[in-house]
Amino acid sequence: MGAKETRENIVEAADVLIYQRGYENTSFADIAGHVRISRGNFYYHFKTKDEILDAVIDERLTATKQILDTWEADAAGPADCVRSFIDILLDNRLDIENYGCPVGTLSTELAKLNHAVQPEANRLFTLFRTWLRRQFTELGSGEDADDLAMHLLARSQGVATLATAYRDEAFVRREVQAMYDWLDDRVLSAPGSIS
Amino acid sequence: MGAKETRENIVEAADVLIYQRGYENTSFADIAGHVRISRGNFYYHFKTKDEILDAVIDERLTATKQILDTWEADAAGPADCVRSFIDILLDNRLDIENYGCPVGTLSTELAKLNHAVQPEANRLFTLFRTWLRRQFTELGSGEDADDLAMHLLARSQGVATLATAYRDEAFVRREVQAMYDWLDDRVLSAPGSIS
DNA sequence: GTCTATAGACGGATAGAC
DNA sequence: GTCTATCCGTCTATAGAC
Repeated sequence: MGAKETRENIVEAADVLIYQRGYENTSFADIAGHVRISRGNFYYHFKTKDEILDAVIDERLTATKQILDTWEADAAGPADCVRSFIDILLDNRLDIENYGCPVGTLSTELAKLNHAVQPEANRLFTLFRTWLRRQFTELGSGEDADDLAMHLLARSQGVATLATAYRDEAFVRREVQAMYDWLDDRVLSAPGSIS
Repeated sequence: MGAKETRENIVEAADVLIYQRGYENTSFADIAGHVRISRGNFYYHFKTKDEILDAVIDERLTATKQILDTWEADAAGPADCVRSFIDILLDNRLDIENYGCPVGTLSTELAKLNHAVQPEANRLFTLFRTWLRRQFTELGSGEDADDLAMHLLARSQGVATLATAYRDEAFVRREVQAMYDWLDDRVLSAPGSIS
C-alpha cells in the first residue's frame, strides 16, 4: 500500500471519527485502530494531532466544493440549488440525529477549545455561505443576498441541533417544508424581510 | 466552611467550566483548582465525574425554571414572554459568541459521547419548549403551539451556532428582529404556517 | 473520642509525542 | 517501543467541631 493511500485512509478514518466522537475525544489509537496500522506508521504521516485536524478540514473543504459544484450543475436554477441545500437535513437525517451537523459541531467544539484552526473550520461555513449568497443574488435579492444566506444557514443549523436532541423526524420534515415555503416567498416576491 | 457550601461552590465552578470548555475537556483538577480545594476533598462530595454533571444539569434546570417564572411574572402577556426568550441572544451575546448556547452545546456533546445523561440534559430544551408552547397556546395558536415553540427554539439555536462561528453582532441583531417580526405575525394573524 | 470535612499521596490507564 | 503528562479514582492521614 502506497504512502499516499495510507495517508488518505488515515484522513478518511479521522474524518468520520472526529464527526462522530468530537475532536478531543478522538485519540490516535482510535484512528490507527480503524485504519489498521501501527502508531509508528501513523507518525510517519502526521506528526501532531493538529496536523490531522488540518488535513480533515482540507478534505472536507474539497469534498464540499465538489458537492456544491455538482448541485449547481444538476439544478434547474438557483432556487433548485437552494433546495438542494435544504435537503441536506433530510438526506443526512440519521447522521444528524446521532452526531449533529459536522460543520456546526466542529466549529463549536473548536471555539470552546480556543483552537488555532477554528478559522479554518469556519471556512466550511463560508463555503456554504458564499455559495448560497450567489444563488440568492441570481434570484434577484440584491443587497440582501448575504443576509438571506446567513438566515438559511442558521435555520438549518438550528434544525440540526434540535434533531440531535429530540430525534423527531416529523419536526425535521416540518421545518424543511417551512424553509421551502420561505424560499418560494423569496423567489416570487420582491426581496425584503427575512422573517 | 460547611459541606453544603463547598458542594455548591463545586457545582457552580463545574457549571461554568463545562459550559466554557465542554464536559469531557473539563477535568477534576480544573474544577478543584477553581474552587481552591484539593482533589481529595472533591471526592468527598462527588464520587464520579458523572455525578457532577448530574448536579450541574439539576442546577441549570432549577435556575432556568426560576428565570422562566420571573419572565412570566414580569411580562405584560404571552407575546412579551416570547420576546424575553428571543432576547436571550442579545443579553448573552458575548458568552454565546465565545462558547455557544449552554443548552445546545451540552446536548450535542453528550449525544456524540452517547452519554447516559443526555436525556436529562435535553430536559433543559424541554423546559423552554413547554414554556414557549404555553405562551403560544395563550396566543391562540391551538394545535400549532408546540410546532411554533420548536420552530423558535431551532431559530435561536441556529443563530447561536453562527454567532459562535462568525461573532457578528449585526447578524444576531438582524435575526432577533426577524424573530420579533415573525412573532408579530403570529400575534396579529390567524394561526398557520411557521415560515 | 467520634464524626466531618479536608488534604494529598498513590495507582492504573491512556493520552500525545518522539 | 518509550517517555512524560495527565486523566479519573482510591487510598490513608489529619485537623477541628462537638
